[in-house]
Amino acid sequence: MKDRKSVVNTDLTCNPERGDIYRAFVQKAVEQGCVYRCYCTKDELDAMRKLQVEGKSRTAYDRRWRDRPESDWPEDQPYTLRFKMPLEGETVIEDRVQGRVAFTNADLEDFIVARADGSPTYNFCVVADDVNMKITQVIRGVDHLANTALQLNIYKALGLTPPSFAHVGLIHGPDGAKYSKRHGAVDVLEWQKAGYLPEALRNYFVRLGWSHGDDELFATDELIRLFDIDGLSKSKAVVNLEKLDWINQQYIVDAAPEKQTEWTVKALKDYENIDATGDPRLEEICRATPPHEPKPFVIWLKRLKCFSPDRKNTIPKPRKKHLLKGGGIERLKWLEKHFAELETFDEKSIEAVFEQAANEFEVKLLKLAQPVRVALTGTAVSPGIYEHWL
RNA sequence: GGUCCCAUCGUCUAGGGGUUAGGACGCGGGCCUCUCAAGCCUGAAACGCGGGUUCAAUUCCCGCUGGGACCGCCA
Repeated sequence: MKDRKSVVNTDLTCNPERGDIYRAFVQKAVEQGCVYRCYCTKDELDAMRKLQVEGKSRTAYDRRWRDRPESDWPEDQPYTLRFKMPLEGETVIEDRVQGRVAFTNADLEDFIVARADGSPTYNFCVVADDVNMKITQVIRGVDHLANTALQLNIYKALGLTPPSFAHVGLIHGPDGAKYSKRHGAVDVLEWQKAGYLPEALRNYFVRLGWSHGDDELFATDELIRLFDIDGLSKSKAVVNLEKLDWINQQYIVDAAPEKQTEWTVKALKDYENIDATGDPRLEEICRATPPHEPKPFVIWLKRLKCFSPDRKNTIPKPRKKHLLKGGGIERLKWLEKHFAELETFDEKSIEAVFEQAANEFEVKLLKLAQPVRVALTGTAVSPGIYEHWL
């Protein structure tokens, strides 16, 4: 039913309340003679399929009831209605994305239109609904391409005009298989809980399989204006959450400060179950952050980390970069020696020592501050180093 | 196994008979008189293979390989 949602945004397919519409459709199909009764039981069909699999042949209904005369119909036995697929020729889909896709009719199955209990099946309902709702354009995943061939035949048999179709490549997980729950495909609300902005999510996913030149960032209204089936790609796309993170960041940085604070408080609550309103740590971090800079919640969380007792578990990467490479250790030792000689240990005097060191080693402040930061906090991110030390 | 589809950096992609094959994420290096999910500069990184067609193929055609989707009285 996924494709229906994207088209009409409602769950109407095979809805019991629409029974009349479907009944009329089935009735019409019977009258047109494009369906036939099949008295096969499930067991019988299973046995047939099993044989086909063992014989490595095509698994499909062998049309055994297709040409049986009415006199063969058993009495009081349940039956299904199957579609009488043309045996000759081909069914061609002129797809707006996939191009011309042709199926040999003989390969198409006489699929079940109505179950033994009389209820109509998916492919039949889809057509009934689309006709009823006067759908003109269907956009859905390529996993429905084969269904389209079946549906096209229903339209044809009932003398109806089919909509135009656009089948989009699927999104895949890192393992190459289509993105699903086992990859972590979740409800959009889960993404939101994880701190992703709706507009960022939209921006990210629309770019999977769709492009507009070299453009990467699209505001939602821009997207609505620019989106075009011609920009859609036939091939699959693999999710890459790092890019989502980057896009999300762009939107966060761009947002109003009040918004950022609001998200931060909310995220701290969702994430850490902390009511950040009036939290002293929050205030401290605020103070340590230049006012013009964004304070999205993840930064806050990162910064909170530098106050954490287990901060000695130095992250390998910054440790290597700032301590082991480029003489960081040497500078640290120098600083240690001079700090030991300090009479008053306050922000001003610390700063003075740093400046002295910068002259001594003829390096930028950055080359001093980062090694100290890493040594002190175990991370490459923390509040101002002078005050942090105190 | 049958049917159908796909194939440009690790990933998302632009491009399309003649290009230094472009952008983005990520990664490396550097800048910013301290870091930041900010910014700037810079580096490494791709047309799967084999045949055609052509003066010229990454681009067109065929084959191969690889990947995927679909094969329910599910939707």
